[in-house]
Amino acid sequence: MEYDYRAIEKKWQGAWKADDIYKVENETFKPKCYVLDMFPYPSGAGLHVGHPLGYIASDIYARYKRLKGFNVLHPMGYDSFGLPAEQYALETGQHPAVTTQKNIDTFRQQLENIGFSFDWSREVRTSDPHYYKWTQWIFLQIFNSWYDHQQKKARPISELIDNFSSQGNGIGFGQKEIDNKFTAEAWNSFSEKEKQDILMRFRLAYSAYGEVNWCEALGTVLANDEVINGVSERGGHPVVKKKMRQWYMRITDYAERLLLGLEQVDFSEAMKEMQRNWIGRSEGAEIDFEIADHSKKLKVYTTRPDTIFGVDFMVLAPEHELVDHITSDHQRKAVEEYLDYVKSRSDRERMAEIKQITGCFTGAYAVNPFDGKKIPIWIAEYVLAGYGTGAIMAVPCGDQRDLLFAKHFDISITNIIGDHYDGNEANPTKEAVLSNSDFLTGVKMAGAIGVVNDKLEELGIGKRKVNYKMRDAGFSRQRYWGEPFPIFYKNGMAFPLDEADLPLELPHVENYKPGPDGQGPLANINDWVNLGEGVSRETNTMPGYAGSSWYFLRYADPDNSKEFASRQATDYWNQVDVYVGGTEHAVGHLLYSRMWTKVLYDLGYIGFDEPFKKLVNQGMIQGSSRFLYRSKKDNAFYSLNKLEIGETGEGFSDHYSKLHVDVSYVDGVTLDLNAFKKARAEYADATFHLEDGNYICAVEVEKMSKSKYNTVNPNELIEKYGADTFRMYEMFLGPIEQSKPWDTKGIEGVFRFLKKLWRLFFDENKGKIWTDEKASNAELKVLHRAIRKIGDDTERFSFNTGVSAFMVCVNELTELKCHKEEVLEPLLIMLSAYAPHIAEELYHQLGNTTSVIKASFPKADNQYLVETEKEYPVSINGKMRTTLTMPLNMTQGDVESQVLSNEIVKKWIEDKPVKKIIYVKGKMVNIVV
RNA sequence: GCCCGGAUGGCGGAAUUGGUAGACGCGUCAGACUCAAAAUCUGGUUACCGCAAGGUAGUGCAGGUUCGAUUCCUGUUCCGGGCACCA
Repeated sequence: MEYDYRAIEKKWQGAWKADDIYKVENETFKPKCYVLDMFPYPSGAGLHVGHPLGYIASDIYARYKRLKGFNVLHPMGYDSFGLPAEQYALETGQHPAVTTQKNIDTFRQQLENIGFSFDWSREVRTSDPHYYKWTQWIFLQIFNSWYDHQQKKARPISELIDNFSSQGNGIGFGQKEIDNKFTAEAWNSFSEKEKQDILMRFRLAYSAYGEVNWCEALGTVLANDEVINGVSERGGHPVVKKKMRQWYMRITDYAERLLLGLEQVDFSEAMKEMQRNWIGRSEGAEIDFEIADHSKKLKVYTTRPDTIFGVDFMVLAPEHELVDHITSDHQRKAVEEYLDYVKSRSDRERMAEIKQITGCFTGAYAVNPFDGKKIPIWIAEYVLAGYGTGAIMAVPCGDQRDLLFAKHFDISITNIIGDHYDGNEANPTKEAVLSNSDFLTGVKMAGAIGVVNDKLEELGIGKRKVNYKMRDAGFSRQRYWGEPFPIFYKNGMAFPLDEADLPLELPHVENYKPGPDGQGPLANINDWVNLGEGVSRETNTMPGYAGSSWYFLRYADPDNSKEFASRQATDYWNQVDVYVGGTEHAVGHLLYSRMWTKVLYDLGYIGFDEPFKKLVNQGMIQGSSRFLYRSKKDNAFYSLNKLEIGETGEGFSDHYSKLHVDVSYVDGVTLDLNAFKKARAEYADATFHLEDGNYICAVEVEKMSKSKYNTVNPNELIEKYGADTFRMYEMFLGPIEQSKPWDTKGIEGVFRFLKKLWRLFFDENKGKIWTDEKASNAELKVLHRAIRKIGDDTERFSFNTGVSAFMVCVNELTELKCHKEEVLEPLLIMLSAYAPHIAEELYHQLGNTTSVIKASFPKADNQYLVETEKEYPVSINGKMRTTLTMPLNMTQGDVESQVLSNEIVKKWIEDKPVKKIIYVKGKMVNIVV
């Protein structure tokens, strides 16, 4: 009987499905474990070998935990709203729901081939009205909340209204400061519109008129993390700043908690660092400077108040509100010209020409509060309106940008750090002792920061301030294929839809073209938008991250029609114990979902405020591309070492073109000429310049993609080797978190391992060869070592060494000719986490009638692991010399007598005095002479 | 520029706490079986010297701590990832 993986896998996949074996109940008597994959966007492209890597890892872990007695939630779903389906709809007129469904079907079929243990009865789709009803509902909860900075939590907006109407917006309540103060009487006399406008400044989901990242090609705005180097993340289209009314998530209010929460979760240090950088916390001070001959003050933000006597000029962002007010008549023309110039420049140009120094003097002067020095006020685009106060105090000797600016515009430079400044390069040190600094002269900078801060606060002209780089997240998209906002407008005010009217379903549209004035397609449907009597709907839709910010909660209770999930269900399943996915969501999805979780926690809907306890980032599987060189003169291909001009040589690209060749035509680096010639007629009669009879291709590691002809399809590998081999090989490639190029070569080794395992059970001639005889100690020792190693490795996500441990175990059993059921059955149970099909088949062959999936992970028994005697390596001065058999539980004295009686050691030591004998953790004896 | 990772045979990688570096797999070499091939099995495979036993060197590079360092410390080079006018 041969290892017929095709029949086995088909048989068991069918049986498992028929038995609903992966269906999981919200039980409470077993300990729970929640193992989650980042759900995919169902694109039409199909899977390549890189996609299932994380799914296989999480599946192994989920199966392992099940064997360990946990009630494991391991669901899968689809992030099915999004741009590609809509763009496809624009081109073909096909409804996005149709293409999405088709893609999901393909996706599901490919996943099932691999034998995952998902509980499909809990599948969620963000584009399903039963799901997005609750996305809309949560949006309304966020809309109806504000952030209390005293209690550091979200609270219902109604409590803020109560406070306003009883006490105004005085201090003492945790609302943040806004510039217009009002009393309770004033509040009560405000018009509805005035009240709503004020409340909008507190809501955690709010609409505001602001600069957004507008992408003309995509016809929509993008969140900050969706813009990379001034172009869109998706498609690489140019992005410009545009003023529009938009919805936002007030994620900045959660900046502090998002930062602190990182301490409690088990994410990689790199991931935490990325989030910290994105949040960008900095400690500093806001300082008010008087402006000569003006009543208004200039507020700047600095992290280095200690350098206040080194301030040689001020810089405002061109958009700063004071610019118009303070510009002198003499400078007005120059300033206006400069502002026109700034407006004409796109973000992209600004970034490309980052070194270019531009700016303009306003003609106004600020006054140093300590020594009364007059400081010229400039405007320049290197100061950003959106950060701090949009104005800085420039200290050329300590900040390189300020220095370059000062030199470019010939502003005199004050040196306050003595030798630390060399006149060429600014030095941002905190170690220097201050000079030219009035009362700070002679004080070390690091200490001076506190001194200045105290003085500023004492004089009431400044205060300590923490700033964050992170901005509020844009939440509107001018698209069709997303969640409609449950919002309508009346008299210019936004109102929430009644909960009973949810879900607000996407209406059908004739086409998917954008609406007028940069609005989304929904704006074209008059009937839907206009509700009569001046009431109209919001025509934007929510961004992709809306549905993905809470889906992990829905899996706990996916069919609930009364709540997004019952409190009982979310209390039971609680946090995701292990979340597996790529690093690309570091600052997007992971921050948004952390924020939503915190809001829901604050409002009392769930009992935890970090969604993911542990995060595992699987590395990217890169493609290994192969290239051919074709002469540009004639139809001739040159093998890598037959090129007449080397790749780096002059005129190379005039002589040759370098073409991607489909990796399926290449074995290693050798081109399969026959297959290649057959592929296209133009190749059939080409000439080939070979080396040693072969065509050798060039190799490069690139991203895996169809256009580079370097994709490898899992279905083909499964067809050739089976799903179990495929699963184990993907894990065997290397550490799960590491990126690595795909190489199919080694898969044979894993395939051989499974065939070898099979032969422990079946012999070609004799058939069944296992027996129920008692296993020898040697055999049990092999088994129990494997149990411990595989258990440990699986627990800590070290699946590559886990696979190796199986190989070692089977090799050793083969050597021992061990066919004992007593040993083989526990091995199969462990293997079922990695290679479920073959494990299930052999488990049944052994006579079991229940599924191996429901078995228990074996326990390692110490009596087979602990030896009473052990071979110790003995070294002299750290150099390995010999081994010595000694009892395991020996004391230091035993070591000495044993060691000294050893003939080989005696010879080595000769007459030298023994200074020390070191006995190390049962592993080694070292003699120091 | 700043912040994180990483560097180990021909290749992917292992070494869980400072304790026999190179597990496991690929590739390769030799052998067995076979008319032959495939499949399978056995053995070798870090380099150098040696028939062998064995010896010497060896985890990017230069130092240090230690009886002992892939592991800890200092400096340095290269590679990968992230951020990038954030005051």
